[in-house]
Amino acid sequence: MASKLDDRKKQILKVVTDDYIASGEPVGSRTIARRYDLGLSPATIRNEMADLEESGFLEQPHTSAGRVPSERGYRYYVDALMARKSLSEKELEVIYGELDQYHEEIESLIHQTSKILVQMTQYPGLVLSPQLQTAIFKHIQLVKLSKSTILVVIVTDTGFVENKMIELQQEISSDELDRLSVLLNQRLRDLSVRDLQLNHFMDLNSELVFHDQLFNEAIKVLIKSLSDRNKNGERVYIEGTAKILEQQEFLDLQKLKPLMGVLEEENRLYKLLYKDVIAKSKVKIGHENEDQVIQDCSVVTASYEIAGRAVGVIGVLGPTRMDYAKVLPIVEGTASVLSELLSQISKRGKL
Amino acid sequence: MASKLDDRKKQILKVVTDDYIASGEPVGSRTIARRYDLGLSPATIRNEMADLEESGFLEQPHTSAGRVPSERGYRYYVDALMARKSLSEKELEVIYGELDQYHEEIESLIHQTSKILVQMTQYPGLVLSPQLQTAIFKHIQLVKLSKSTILVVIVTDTGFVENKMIELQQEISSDELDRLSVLLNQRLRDLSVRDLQLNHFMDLNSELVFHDQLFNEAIKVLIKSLSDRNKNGERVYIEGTAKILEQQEFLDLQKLKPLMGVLEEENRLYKLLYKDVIAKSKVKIGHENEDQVIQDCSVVTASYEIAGRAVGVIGVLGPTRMDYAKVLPIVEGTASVLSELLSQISKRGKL
DNA sequence: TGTTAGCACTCTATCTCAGAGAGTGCTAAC
DNA sequence: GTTAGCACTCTCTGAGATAGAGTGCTAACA
Repeated sequence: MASKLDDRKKQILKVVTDDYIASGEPVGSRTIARRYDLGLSPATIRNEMADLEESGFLEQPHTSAGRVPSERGYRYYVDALMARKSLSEKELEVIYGELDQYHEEIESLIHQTSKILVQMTQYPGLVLSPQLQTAIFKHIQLVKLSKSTILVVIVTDTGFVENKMIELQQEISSDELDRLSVLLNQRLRDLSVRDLQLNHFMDLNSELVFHDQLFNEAIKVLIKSLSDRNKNGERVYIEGTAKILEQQEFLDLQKLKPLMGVLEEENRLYKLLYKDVIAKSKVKIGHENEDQVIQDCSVVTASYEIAGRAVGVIGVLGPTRMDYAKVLPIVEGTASVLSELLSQISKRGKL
Repeated sequence: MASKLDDRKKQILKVVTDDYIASGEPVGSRTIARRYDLGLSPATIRNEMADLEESGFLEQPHTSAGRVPSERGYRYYVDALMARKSLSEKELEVIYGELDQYHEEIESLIHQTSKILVQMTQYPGLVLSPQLQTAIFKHIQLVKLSKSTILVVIVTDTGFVENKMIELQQEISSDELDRLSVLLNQRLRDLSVRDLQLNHFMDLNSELVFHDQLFNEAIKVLIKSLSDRNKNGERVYIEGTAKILEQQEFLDLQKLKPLMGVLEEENRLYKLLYKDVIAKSKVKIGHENEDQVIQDCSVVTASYEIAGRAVGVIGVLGPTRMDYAKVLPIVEGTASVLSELLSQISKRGKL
């Protein structure tokens, strides 16, 4: 299996892939000779295609059908062959305009982002919300709701507001609560949630001048509630699942069902995406995906940032026969616009 | 079209409907005679069925097929024929147990509710979140985040916590903010959001002892932000959309596509449900639904309450050939469990 | 008068089979 | 190294033909 391809083979592989992505039909030597002006006869192309199949870049659905790119073929196409371009300023403006309407609230902003991905790519769109783990405490406020119920409001630098009601055994006075708020604010500010280990709190606790049993309890409950939070803070938003019905590869209900199942399981979608927070942008083709069920799909992702720190991922999911050349710039462009908007929000709230 | 049916006709309509719901196949006279011990020959049953078709309770897919209930038939079945039972104490316990794990947070509670509906009915499950409109202010807290950004936290008696960041032109001091908080708390407590009209705020405003220009602005921004909120406060949670793929009536992609589309549009789902907040429990069959696309579906809903006040709706959506006898008690039972849990949460936070 | 058996008829679903179409691999010529 | 020609393979489609299910109608029966 030689991985070195001469120029003509590259050209043919590119043309086959382009054509297959556009048409969905296996492409034959004759079609290529007619449709693309390569100056080659069908017979020559046939020979080259046989070679490409030999080296694993193309496949034949059955003996007398045309050729189709293999996963390896797609990989090579994405890495080396396809036209790579970025969105134009104007296109970015449009996305910006669409999203800017929702800058009031981070959750709708993210929601809207997935909708835009769907609209522009015609594939289901995914957004992994900013990870609480990497977020940095900015403000914590304790509000007394009733004798023993207090509301904890945490604001992070990523603009997220988290609420949690917690219950104490004893009553705590508003004054005490305020003092606790102040103390926690001083101590936690600029810590990331990741840093927030039990021992940080322990430190805090031991430093308390007026530590009494009540405070101990309050802090213990708080720790517990926050570490609960960590587990489930990140959400995956998905929109446009209905779009996969448009894909001819999923006309078959037997294939469709498990896929639809996955798209409903936030957990699995999370696993699909969370590793890509660190990757700038990534295309995962077929078996490169860990989840068995989507091994005839591809996932195109790009991470987005807040103030220069990668915090989340957006992406789309489609069949391996995905229009990578169209989708990749859209995903990347949308991620960059989202980054900009989130950074603005973050800055807005800076002290 | 006589609506009066004699007992034998009722019995046959019931048996036909039961059988069709269970099998999905049009049921013929012979099948009934064999499968159910009515003491009637196929020929007699044929005659009765012809009558039932005449009066619009049954339909024939084509001449030489068995009979199928018409929408009118289903309606009669649901109203008068089907076995009506409630969930047993034990079944309610199970639901309670499942949901109680999530009582910490109202949103996950509601989310989980829709999952339970899916699991128990095998149809997509819907939950319309408690309506902010009918909620009652319990606490409002203004937190200063930066010079001009303040975070507004509103807690309602339904246990919901709403956050909104607002931006002022001028800086406001923490002290002033606290005074405003106190004032708003006094004035708004026990008002429903619905009551919150502009004039309430205007009253508030004119009563201010220390009204200065800054307060005016703060209040104006607050009004705006709250009325924005009202529009989008209610959310519809849907789970288990993949379940409709299991329904043989949607094997046809042409039928499936528009339906999947609807299930993704929160707006349309909202319209589907919001009227049922006042109805205790309801079955809407086929064309009884307003949305054209789901006119070959049925929706079974039940409203849930917080402290005796109906605030939201849960339900499932399935083909008109839905197992009403099984689904209705599940939906009603789940709604009652949810009501109980929400009321507990609400009580917990009472001052 | 209501019920039932018998029978011809209708409609659908499924299976088979042949032919068309597309594309390949191989061979031989350029 | 490239190309034309050709036999071969495989799929897809449509046309019958057939089996099966169920009906409606008629006539007989209690």
